[in-house]
Amino acid sequence: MNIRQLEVLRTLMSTGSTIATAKAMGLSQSGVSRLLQQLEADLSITLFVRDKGRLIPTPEAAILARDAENILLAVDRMSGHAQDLRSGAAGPEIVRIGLPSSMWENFAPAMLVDYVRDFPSVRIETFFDTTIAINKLVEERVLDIGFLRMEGEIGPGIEVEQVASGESVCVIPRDHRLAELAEISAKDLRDVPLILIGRQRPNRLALDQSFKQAGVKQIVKIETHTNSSACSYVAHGLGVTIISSFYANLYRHLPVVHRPFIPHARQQFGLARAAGVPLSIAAQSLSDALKRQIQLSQKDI
Amino acid sequence: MNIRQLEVLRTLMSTGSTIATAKAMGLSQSGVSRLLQQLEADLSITLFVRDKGRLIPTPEAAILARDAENILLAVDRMSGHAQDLRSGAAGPEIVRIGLPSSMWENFAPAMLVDYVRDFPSVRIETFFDTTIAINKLVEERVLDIGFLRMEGEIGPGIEVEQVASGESVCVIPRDHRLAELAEISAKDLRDVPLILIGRQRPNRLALDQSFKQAGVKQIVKIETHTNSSACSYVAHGLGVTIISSFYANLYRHLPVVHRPFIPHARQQFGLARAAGVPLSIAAQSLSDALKRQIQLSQKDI
DNA sequence: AAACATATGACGAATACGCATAATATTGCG
DNA sequence: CGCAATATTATGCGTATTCGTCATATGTTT
Repeated sequence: MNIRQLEVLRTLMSTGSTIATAKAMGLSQSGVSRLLQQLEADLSITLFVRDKGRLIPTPEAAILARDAENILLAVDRMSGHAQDLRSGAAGPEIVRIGLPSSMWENFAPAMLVDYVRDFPSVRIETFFDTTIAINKLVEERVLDIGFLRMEGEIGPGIEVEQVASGESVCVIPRDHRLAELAEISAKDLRDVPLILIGRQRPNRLALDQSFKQAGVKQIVKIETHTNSSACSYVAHGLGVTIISSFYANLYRHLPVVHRPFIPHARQQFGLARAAGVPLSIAAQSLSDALKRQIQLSQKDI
Repeated sequence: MNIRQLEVLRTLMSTGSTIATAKAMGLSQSGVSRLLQQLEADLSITLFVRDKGRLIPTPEAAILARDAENILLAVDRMSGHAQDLRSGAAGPEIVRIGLPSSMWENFAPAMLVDYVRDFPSVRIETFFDTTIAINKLVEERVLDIGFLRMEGEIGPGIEVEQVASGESVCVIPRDHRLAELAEISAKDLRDVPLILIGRQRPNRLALDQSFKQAGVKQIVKIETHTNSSACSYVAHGLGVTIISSFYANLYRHLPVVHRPFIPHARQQFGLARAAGVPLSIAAQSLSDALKRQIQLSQKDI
């Protein structure tokens, strides 16, 4: 296995043909074909099905392309460090943090404002992604620290410290009739347009079940995959959503209110890092800044 | 740079001599010596000082050995996955749309408000992801339509209709001195904290090159991966960013201004769908709603 | 029929690596 | 302290392997 082969895999997954890949990489088509074959031979895995003169990626290819991407990212990073060292700029330390998409707008900047002042020579790299992706990136050491929801199995290469918790709440437009209730259950949501996330995930399944038990049919208007977009849809009157209060608190500036959802359910959130790896001072301080900002974001007004 | 070289660096750091490294790796001493030299040449960095017939690691070696270790770990992980793989996983019409993360807050809800009213029985699933991921999801027919940046080769399974364009702009806090300039070039950004995205991607490389040609060292404070987070950081005074005006226009509500970045660069954005697949009426109407919302978002105030 | 796509034969250039050896340094012993 | 033995790195030279291109065959789609 070599780096060139991995670049081919990555590019081929995005272009879909050896000719386009060759062009993008400055190689000949036959070179690309050979590099792919070599990689398949090295891995003893069929990455692409040859169907009617076309290359169709296998499910295995999708999985391994992700690994390839991580390797290439690490290679880029090393090259970047080498370049910094060559230009005499003793390469600023880079601290990488993964956060859920819901945190980019106000949470992340607020967390970084003081931090950047206290660590002027540190470069920060932020990733906004799903809990699953963050989990993976921490394990793979692409990230120094990651904030994630504690749900399901935590990988063996990860240590997680719980830093926050929340309860399931129903987020409602401020001028909606449901806003007058102290709490909401499935019965209250009969015929109410719903905006739901996390389909097939454990918490979602539990939610679906509570509707079934209440004998209420869900009127799902929108399925989405981030708490942020769900809250925004609510604020625009597209329906109501049921998410963790942790995230709902991040959107208090929107014209929405939230009410506990019955049956009660709680969620835990944690700070993850690779197991057995001490954090640098800079990374540890960013971790502390994150915790402080979490406390601020969850304070009652 | 190749994987063997990195293994040599790693082993050499722990054994201290080429002879022991050769033995540990099953190579000859001279092979090790050469691989080390090649790596130093490839990186243009002296990794070991030759002192009295001994190899003394430089500080640079320590930094880069850590990177090398990360790469090798990632390689091991990929091999492990390959091994695992070798040893052996319908209802209401749903219209799925992929959008960049930057569009969840106001763009997506605004697009959907009228749509939902016109198509009360349609369920919408929204995905907020990168251009690469959206491209893939469309091709795999996970998504009916996707909005993406036209960059690099488009896969054979996709049809893209250009629906928007933008130019590179520098996004600046409203009260910043640079906000008084009519346009911005790399020269204007000397010693200015930068928030950059898209490292190693074509457009970023071009941007990096324009700094190099201007003889200006980039002071990158934050690397991030979404236009939205970059704009939010700018709005919080953490630095300035250079992104496409298309995205900058989505953030006009923030206390930032944007100025054309010199040299001029343009970007094209398109609406993708799987090739040869006619859209359902619902999907086609969502596609039309997207186009209308794009026009609205790019209108001059 | 033309255009597009992948795979493969043949070939040359480049790379990887070992053997042998030169030059230098360190260690152990008398 | 001097010297032989041992340890260390680098390099000349040669061989084998790898990398990549050109040309082409074959198949598919428009």
